[in-house]
Amino acid sequence: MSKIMEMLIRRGFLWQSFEIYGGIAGFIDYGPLGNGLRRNLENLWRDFFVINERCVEIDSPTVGIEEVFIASGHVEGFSDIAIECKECKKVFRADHYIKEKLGIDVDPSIGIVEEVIEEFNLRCECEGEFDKPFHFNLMFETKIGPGKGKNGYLRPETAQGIFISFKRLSNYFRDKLPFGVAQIGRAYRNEISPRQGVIRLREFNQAELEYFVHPKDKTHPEFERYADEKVKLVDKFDREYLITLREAVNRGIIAHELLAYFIGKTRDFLIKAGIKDEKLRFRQHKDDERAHYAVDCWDAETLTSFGWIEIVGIADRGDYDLSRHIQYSGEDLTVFIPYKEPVKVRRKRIFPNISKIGPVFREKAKMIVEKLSKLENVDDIIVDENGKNKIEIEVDGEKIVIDSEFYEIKEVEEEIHGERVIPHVVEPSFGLDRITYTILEHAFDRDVVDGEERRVLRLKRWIAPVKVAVLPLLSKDEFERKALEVVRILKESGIFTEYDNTGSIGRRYRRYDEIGTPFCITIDHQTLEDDTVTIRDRDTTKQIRVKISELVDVLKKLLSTEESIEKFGILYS
RNA sequence: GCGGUCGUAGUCUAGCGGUAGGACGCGGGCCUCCCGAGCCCGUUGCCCGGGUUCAAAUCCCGGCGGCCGCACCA
Repeated sequence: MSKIMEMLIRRGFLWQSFEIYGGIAGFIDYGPLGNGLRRNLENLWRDFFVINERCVEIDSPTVGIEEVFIASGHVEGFSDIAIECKECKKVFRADHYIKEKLGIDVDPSIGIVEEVIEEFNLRCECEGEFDKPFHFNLMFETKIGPGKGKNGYLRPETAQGIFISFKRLSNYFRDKLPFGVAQIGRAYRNEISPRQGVIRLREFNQAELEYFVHPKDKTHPEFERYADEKVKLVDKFDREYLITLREAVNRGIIAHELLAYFIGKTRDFLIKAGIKDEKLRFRQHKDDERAHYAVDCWDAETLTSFGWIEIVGIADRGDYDLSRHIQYSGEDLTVFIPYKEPVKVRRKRIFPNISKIGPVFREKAKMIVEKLSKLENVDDIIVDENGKNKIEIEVDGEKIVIDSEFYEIKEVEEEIHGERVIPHVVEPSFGLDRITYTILEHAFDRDVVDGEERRVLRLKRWIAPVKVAVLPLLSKDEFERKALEVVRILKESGIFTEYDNTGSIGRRYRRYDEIGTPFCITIDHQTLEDDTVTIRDRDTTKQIRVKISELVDVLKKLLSTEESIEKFGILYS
């Protein structure tokens, strides 16, 4: 186990779940420190991607009904039958392989695939035999309700909860694009074989933003903020660049300004969270790597002891999701976009003559009138026969020819005020667990002080789970009483504070260095004389002395910045 | 899922058929000390289940977990 993992477990950042029953891969518990850190990270994310955008946050169930994932494509995308060669261990998608080798379409079910393999004596490319076909569906299945119940799945991404509620959300924004909807929550993927502990989990935390835009306007009003930032990019042909986002857009490396904007903002966010710029890059998905819904996708990747790992995916999902939900639910999930000026259009329209249609077509009359009124491109539909116009329409699967006596064609001038569009969505999707882990790894540092190793977590101050430790220099009553007084003052002011009176002072400093606590307050002999304490800085180990009455103020300023303590008092010792 | 390898206190590690040892940590005490000081006392362990054996942490089988490689990661 790596030094950092050993520390994270021992000090209570995280550990494997279900340990006392032997544990299972792909699940972790966040301990007191890890949970605090992740909460802080989530709040920074809200600040960036909700508060400072035209965005809101919602919360939807982690269990979804089957219909949702049929529409989203996850059921299909997940229910593949796989076959594995006994010899070379290659795994194929059974239906694809059979189609390719035998040219037959098969329903992908285990029984049928097994039959086909047997009947045609289907072999692997290496001549090896196939093992029994197996099913793999990366969604966790469940039943909703008693008895047979209704099929459900644990969500593989939080995004669907947003698409499902699109109508209400669009309404909330008074149907005006662009707008974004965020969700922070758990998602689940029943990975075949999760490895790398924290990196590939079966239950994980996502922060996703679905940013809905007009399909023809993939810009962002604040693009200028990031346009001149130089960013490390790797495109889908593995070409590397260190260029500004503006240039990347102009040269067509990044498809449009909106993706570039979110790449810039994501980078800003990650660096603020403590990820090292030199260990961060953005990589474009190759054509065969993109998810079924994505048009273009860029991942933020960080360099860790596991190599480059994907921590954020920024995808242009186009109108895939909304279109699919329109198709499967029958709901209208479009947005009406008014033109600046209404457009006048002359066109031919059909006016059904209801009083004639009624008596002839009886119960079908209503449907016929409706159909006729809706017909566009009048000229295309008309069947000409001996100089007489007729229209052929279909009602309940029955073809009906309508003679010209039942309608009139008039040329009319219409005003068109706008159009209905299916918005496109650009999705920055953050893997919070991986980001949390990367922050910890990038912050982990080892010093050698007087031949002793000092382990220190150089977290940004604002993200540290324990902000301040109050330490009486000696474990004597008067020191401890004073220390507890200071603890109470700090806690009442909302600063996360711990008290520690055990062991030598040096040992205690090390303890708090290890978990990344930015400041230690020491109660010493002088405190008892003049009500001052020392503040020790984690990164420099330097100390200043301040009055207890000013302590909260100074600490709040220090904690909200990365400023040197020397600005707030004279260096001591 | 396949192959290799490993699993001993909170952590790291010794033992590899015959009473499970150490270091650090942690708790208490002495010391009263500004960067893992010292001393004393205490605390905590053979991943789980079967088998072989008089006797298993040790050998064998299976499971679970870690790591590495292959595959998978929509």
